[in-house]
Amino acid sequence: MSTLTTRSQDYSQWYNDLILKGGLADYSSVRGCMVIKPYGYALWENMRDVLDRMFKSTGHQNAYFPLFVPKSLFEAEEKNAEGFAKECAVVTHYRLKADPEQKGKLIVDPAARLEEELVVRPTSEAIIWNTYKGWIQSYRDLPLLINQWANVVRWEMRTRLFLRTAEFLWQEGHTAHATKEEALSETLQMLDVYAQFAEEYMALPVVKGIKTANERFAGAEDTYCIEALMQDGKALQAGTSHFLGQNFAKAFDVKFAAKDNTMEYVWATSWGVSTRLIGALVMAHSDDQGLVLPPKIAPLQVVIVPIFSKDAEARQKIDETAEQLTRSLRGKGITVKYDNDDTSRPGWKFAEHELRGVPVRIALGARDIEQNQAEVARRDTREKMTLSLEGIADAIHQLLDEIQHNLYNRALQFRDAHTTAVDSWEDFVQVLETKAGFISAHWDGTPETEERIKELTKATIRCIPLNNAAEEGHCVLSGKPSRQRVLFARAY
RNA sequence: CGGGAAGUAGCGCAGGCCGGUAGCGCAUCUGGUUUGGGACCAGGGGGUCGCAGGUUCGAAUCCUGUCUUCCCGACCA
Repeated sequence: MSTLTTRSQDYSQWYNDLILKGGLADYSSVRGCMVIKPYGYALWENMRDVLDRMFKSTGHQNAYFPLFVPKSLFEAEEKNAEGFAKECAVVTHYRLKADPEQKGKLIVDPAARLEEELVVRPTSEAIIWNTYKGWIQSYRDLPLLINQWANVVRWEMRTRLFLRTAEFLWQEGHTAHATKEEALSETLQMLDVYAQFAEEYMALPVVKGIKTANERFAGAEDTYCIEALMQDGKALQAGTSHFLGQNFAKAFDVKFAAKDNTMEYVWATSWGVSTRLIGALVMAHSDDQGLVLPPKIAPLQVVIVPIFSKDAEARQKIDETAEQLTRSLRGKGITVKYDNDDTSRPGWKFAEHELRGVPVRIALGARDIEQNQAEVARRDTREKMTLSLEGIADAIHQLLDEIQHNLYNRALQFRDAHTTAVDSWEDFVQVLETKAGFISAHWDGTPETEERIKELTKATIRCIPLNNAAEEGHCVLSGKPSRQRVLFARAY
């Protein structure tokens, strides 16, 4: 048996242990790239399916654009290109050949150099806007509401499973609109979709906000975000939605004929969430026993563990009861596994399913059958209860709901308890060092002050919350006047 | 990309200074007893010691290079 590192021992190692031992992902032989294992991929599929429905119901369609972006297209929008230039993988050749010096080895064929290098997409605005130019002529072609599910590559110096890998999976929405207002409202609509998804499905409370200039997406006019708080008090950006203005339309010359027959540049948005959300999920809810997954996106919601005895007749009754229970739970749309593998014992299974974060465990033994009951354990609180088999499927259904809500409320309480308003620099530093979490403080609005605070404390402005109340005050560092508080934190 | 640590059986590790038959625990396989929180007894299998060079009669061990991972920094979703 392997033991998990606890959160208090080493938070980072705890996180790695959960990902690896919980069966979500593995390291690969490729630097910075991970293998997403079936259990982790099932989790991603569940997240993806919910989001995909939400995108479709807000009028978006899926499409797929190339992995490679010709360098000349990539550099068209200058700020975007500049922002990503440092982390681009670039294809320069299209052929290998046998190494004349070493039998069985291959070398890059120097004769097969590409005339124009291909950038492996770190994001797809360039190739997409180059394509949109051909798709948009008239206001009748707008709005254009497209999403793609794809992989992207960002050559990161330092990687962490799910949180930051060189290649990752995500979705990126790219929309084109006739007016600024429409594009802005799309940007905010998708931010709401993300927030709703995070809170309802991932049980992850988020703050909706707008990024400061320093944190803005390269090439955007405004970047909106949802920010979540992890158990170690660090913030994590869980999704972004960008108002791109006319920057890409101008860079790629995408104009449309308006009703009055004038030619105008279109207005754009883009928005995305990635497999990073899995990292957020792990760090928001899990404990020292392993993963804790919200029922609504857990790959497996209920596991039934039989407790056999040597009595063959009792064993048969347990099997029958478990199979019947499995059917009735499935009838309610609950995913269930009857774990009747006889090679491991109940205690081992209990620990294993806790490690994997299965929300509900039902244990069935001869004693339970006799008394027409089952032992039910919930993963979030690790409480055990005895339930009658009469109507147990309904009770489990309710319990799953309750677990979902409890996880959300627990995370919300944690966030509220770790959101601190401070009014002096001393308090700012002290709260950051002793308590961490979000710090709500006044800021003079200048990039210089933000940068200075980052240098001094490693804390950055996570966002200016959208529901912010106007409040006169003084910048926590410079003392200059400020009209509202912003949220600071150290971040992933 | 800088600093630190690590890579030996599926997993966790010892051995390395001082070169000479590759070991331990867990897992696995066989047989048996078991099963309400990670079972027990007995027997068995499993290794190009990350990879590539070098030194040597002989390298897991010494030297050089290289790859991968972790932690801490700078960069970022």
